[in-house]
Amino acid sequence: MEALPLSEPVLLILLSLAERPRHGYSILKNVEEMSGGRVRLSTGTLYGAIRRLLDGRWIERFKEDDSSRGRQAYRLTSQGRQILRQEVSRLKQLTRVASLCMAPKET
Amino acid sequence: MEALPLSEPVLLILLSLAERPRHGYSILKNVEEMSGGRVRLSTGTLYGAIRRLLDGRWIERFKEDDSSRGRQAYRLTSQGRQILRQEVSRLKQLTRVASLCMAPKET
DNA sequence: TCCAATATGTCGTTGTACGACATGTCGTAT
DNA sequence: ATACGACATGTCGTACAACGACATATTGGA
Repeated sequence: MEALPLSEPVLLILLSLAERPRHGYSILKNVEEMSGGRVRLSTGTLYGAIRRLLDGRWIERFKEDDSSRGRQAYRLTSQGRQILRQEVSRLKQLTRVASLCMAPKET
Repeated sequence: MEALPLSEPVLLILLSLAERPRHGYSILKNVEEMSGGRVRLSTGTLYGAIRRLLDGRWIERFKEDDSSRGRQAYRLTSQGRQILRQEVSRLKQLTRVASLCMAPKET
């Protein structure tokens, strides 16, 4: 498995799906909420990313009981969850390094 | 000031310069070291990023006492340092959210 | 019945990352 | 002397992700 620096949009999408399966629009709103309103994904970004995540088997389609509308739910695959864990741990490592670099020098 | 999700290469370059002024090749080696050998920037990535960082006044050229060779050192501007602080705090926020999302549910 | 929110998707543009290529210097071992 | 690896800086083309703009359709409420 290669070293993969996930982009912020993709990371947030995966985190959103880590909680529970969601459909596209729900991801959009949840990402906005999670980021405190800072990140508002465009649908272009969202559905492009979903396409790539499906192709890579990081997420999969998920049948909702409420499929009354054209809604399509997605959920993490176990592989996707594993990658996400990896990525989050990379991020924590990065923040540790960052804190060291920016700490006031001396003793 | 806009919301800016820094890419990993750019973030590491800035962190490298947060410690002390460096020239290009030194950044290259330091980034590799900081990331535990995981991130090895290509020179294309490095000098492309340096160009953009100079243009945006996030970094500036810095005269080294040892300018015997063609070496050109760079350092963070105060603006660059401020943005870096912002970005690191954004990253910490992100890891906090991530931990919440991936925590085992209940109570 | 109009309108906002919900919901999904495509397309073209823009910019970044990156490998490949090009060039030159310095110090050291042969 | 010279060949070689590390040091050092840069350009170019390609591939791909992000994103705004656009297109469409449904649902619930004022």
